[in-house]
Amino acid sequence: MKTKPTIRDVAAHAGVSIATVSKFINSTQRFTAAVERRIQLAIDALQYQSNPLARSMITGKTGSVGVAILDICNPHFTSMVKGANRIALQHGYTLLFVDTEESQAREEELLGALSRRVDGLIVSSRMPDAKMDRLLAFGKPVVFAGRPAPIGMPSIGIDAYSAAYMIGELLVKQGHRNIAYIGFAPARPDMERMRGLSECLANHGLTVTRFEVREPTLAEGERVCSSVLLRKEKPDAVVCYNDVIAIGFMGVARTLGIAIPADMSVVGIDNIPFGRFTSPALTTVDIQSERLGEEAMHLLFRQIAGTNPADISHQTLEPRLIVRDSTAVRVSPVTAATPVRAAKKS
Amino acid sequence: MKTKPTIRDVAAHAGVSIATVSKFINSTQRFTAAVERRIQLAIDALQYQSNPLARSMITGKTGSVGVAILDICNPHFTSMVKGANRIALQHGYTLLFVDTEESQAREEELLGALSRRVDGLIVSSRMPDAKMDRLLAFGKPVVFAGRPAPIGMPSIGIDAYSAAYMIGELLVKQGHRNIAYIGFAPARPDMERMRGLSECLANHGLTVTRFEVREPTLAEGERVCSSVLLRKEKPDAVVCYNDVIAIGFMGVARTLGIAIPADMSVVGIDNIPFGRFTSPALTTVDIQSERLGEEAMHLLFRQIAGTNPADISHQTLEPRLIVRDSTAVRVSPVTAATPVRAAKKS
DNA sequence: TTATAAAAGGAAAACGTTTTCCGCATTTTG
DNA sequence: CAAAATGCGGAAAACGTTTTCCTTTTATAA
Repeated sequence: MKTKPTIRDVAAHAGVSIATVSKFINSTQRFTAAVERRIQLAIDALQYQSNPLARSMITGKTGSVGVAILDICNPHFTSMVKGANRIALQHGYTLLFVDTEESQAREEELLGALSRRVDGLIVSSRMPDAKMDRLLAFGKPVVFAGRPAPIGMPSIGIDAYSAAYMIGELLVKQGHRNIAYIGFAPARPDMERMRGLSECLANHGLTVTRFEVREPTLAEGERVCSSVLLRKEKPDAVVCYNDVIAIGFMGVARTLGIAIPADMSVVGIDNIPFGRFTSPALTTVDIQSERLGEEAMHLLFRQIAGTNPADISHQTLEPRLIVRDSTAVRVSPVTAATPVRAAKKS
Repeated sequence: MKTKPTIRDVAAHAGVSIATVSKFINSTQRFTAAVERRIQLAIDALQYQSNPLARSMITGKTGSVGVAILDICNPHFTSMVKGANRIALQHGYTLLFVDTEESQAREEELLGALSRRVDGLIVSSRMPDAKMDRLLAFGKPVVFAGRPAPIGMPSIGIDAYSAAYMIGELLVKQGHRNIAYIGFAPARPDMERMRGLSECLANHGLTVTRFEVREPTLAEGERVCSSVLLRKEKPDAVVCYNDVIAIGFMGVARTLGIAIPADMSVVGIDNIPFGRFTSPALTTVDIQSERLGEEAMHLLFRQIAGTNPADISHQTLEPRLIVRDSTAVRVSPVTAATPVRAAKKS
């Protein structure tokens, strides 16, 4: 019980050499039935399990791959992990994740720690490319998912520009004129989303008002709602950086007596499962979170199998607009003086 | 680029021995300024990072701890991880997680792989105690969270019995008489919840009808809703194994024209953040998911610090009833013939 | 039988560190 | 100035495996 049995103990117990035991375990060589039986007996008796660290040291393989996720509480990322995990298991690998959100300062450290313990890495963090270079220097295969990749690196992306653009088209078609975007600047895809939306609106002679959130969370979505409603010129449609923010936003809007979509349309991005169950159901853009994880993992395994990263094409997933009930055709004209109605009993 | 630099390369580059480099890196010994400068220069030039595998082999410490979670898509578990991660970071440890849901068959394997790579483990899986024993044989500190622990093992629990009991009290007080429980038998705390609810109801001369879900997911919550509504004697209140199921249930109930809480009350357990944003907002029991992760991690670090597991008391967190809008006082008497109203425009 | 091929199993090097000792040079003390 | 104490830095063992040769034994053929 004190100290775990080593291969040496097994060898002694079975009366063979450690080389023999090792070869038996890895089935790299067959032995006489008697010997094999003795070894197996020793293994069972001692409850021996080989030490993966020692094995990894010599083979250079760990049998596991890693995913660094930004925020484990965001369903977009958990869906992505779900997809990645499925593919990893199919390949007989164990998937290890770390959550980097909690301490961005230690992000590099966490990724460093993880990257030396796995055979490959999927990164969707917001770490700047400059620092990423140090990571890449480890020589481990890396795939970037859902964020722009340093040139020449395999990546699987989301067409955030189009996603935002199609939201813009929907809202304009519905008659909205005063459209706001609630952004989260530190996130990699934020700029693309902002650009897609504003270019779309520009094509219709409109501009977008930008609000900022400090974190892409429910709580921040709730907080920013007040700021938005305090505006003299209340927007008649709000596009959020992601679904989580949108859901938080809708929550307090309702308690403040703003009817969605009658008074204001709200749109998210990500298509997280819970978006179907809010009231009203959230209009959003599906970005295939789960598939993102799957494809990223496929790309990673191609690299692990030896394909040159440069030969792996960048891939991008098609976004799809999901129109639900948080958006509607604008009925009444925007009036700065529209009184906020008394809060309904929530 | 070919192969990562080793401590040997650094030593050669700096003109010192590898022992010196090692001691410098770990700051276990001071050296003359000139030597230290040369080493640092060599490290920078070569972009050297020490190999944690080799280090772990000799020190026996990995600097990371692991959490095995059942389903990364369930916000209860992600909150728990969030809490655990915070404490781990405070202690300077990296938290690694694995998702075991995807393949229960490989659960043991995954846990085994993880357990040899970390200094300690938090387990909330549903693996039977018999198999757990093999895990414990590794000799690594283990804490059980949110599930019954083998005797003598440190654990931090949820008082699932009381949680269900207080739900029962609420529903009975609200005048519900025909109460159903949607359970998930494979889960460890399911039986306790069922027992808490049925004992409470028994004290009021009532019984509980049990329904079963195949997975504790949104989709299954949606599926089971139809079965429940098909019953001749429709329940006037439904208690779900967890919030996720409850949310799925409410979603299809609404599309089937069942008004919640007017026609039927629905209660979940977990108090996941999204429960506040459903329509109606979900009545539930808070089980302090995040705190669960924190306390589990504290217990784990006490063991890592050398405290005898037997000296670590089992701890259980107090559940707290959160009454929102998915439950209400029963108005009309239950009638088997109550027609299902036409589906409202959702 | 003897020569030869094949099979079975072992010795030892390697993986990249940490750590314990030890010797040498420098400084301090008597 | 000699002797002791101190500090600096290195040699080598160890961690638990895998893997590459060897050597020995056994089976096969002549």
